[in-house]
Amino acid sequence: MLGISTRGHYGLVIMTALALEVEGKPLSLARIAEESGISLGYLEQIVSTLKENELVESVRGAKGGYVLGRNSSEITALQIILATEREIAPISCSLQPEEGVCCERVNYCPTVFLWGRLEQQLNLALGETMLADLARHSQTSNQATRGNLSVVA
Amino acid sequence: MLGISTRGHYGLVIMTALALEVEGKPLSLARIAEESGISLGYLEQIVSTLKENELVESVRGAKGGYVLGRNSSEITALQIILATEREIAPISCSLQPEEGVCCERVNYCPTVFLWGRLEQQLNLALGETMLADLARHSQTSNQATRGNLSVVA
DNA sequence: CTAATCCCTAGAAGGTGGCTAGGGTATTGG
DNA sequence: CCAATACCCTAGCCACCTTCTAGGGATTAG
Repeated sequence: MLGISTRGHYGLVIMTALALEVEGKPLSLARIAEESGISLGYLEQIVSTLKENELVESVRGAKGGYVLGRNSSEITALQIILATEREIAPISCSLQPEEGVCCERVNYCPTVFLWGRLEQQLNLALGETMLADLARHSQTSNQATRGNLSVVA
Repeated sequence: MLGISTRGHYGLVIMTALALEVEGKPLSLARIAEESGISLGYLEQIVSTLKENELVESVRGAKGGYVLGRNSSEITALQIILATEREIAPISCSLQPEEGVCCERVNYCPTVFLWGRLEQQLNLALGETMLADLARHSQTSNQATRGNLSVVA
């Protein structure tokens, strides 16, 4: 299973929601929770890591909420994933998890080689995708009729 | 966390071990278990899915074992991962897991768009990597001195 | 015959992702 | 001023799933 957890996923949801909002106007988590169905408490945890990484800024108090830390065309999907996900590694060598030593007992370790290739491609795909792209795509797919949405299993 | 589990990992280990063996000579799982430190029982489970997908053939009885189902230059890393791993999907829409419907409540779903890009890159990287490449790389890294091995955290 | 090997199934065990609970503190509108 | 709104923080439960073990069988070389 090659998966990004809900943390990264919800991180993208939060950021996209903020990107679609009028610039400078704070959007509250309660609002996002309501629209997405994600629990407020969970969103709070995730947005806190986004703030640590300066991807969002918080506005406290009534009528407060969150705004983007910088322009949506200057934020990559990779940055969002890295901020919200604990670790991002396609394969970590699970044979010998000792310090700094990889596959001591085995004379064949397909992992290292493959990991290099995967990391490269993933960083490429995620690093080239800007938040602005995600926001734009969400809008267009929202305007399309529901039945025409190409759904992935 | 973007991870391939030990199933896929061990699948690669098994296949690489078979690829490094003399062609036509069966290699027993007991041997692989001994060299890798992976438990025999677990290897048996994993190799069974490899057999289902005709990536290996079994030779029963004493002096038996497994041989590659076809030439190592005709097997991709993707096929091995797909066979051993249950599912491989970078992101599945976790907001609305209902049948065929994705993100009904939210008007922004960054998932679909991103998943398309990731899938493309992953299939590229894994589908272009042949088992023969993995085997060759394992041999060369084996010949290198231990200290020079570039280790990934 | 016997040792070696593949084959199959059930289930224990542990970790972890996902989430809830419940407390704070800051700010603002009235 | 004060109450409502919202951000902020931490602890911990829980179910699932991966990982692995246990134990039995079937097949074949020597």
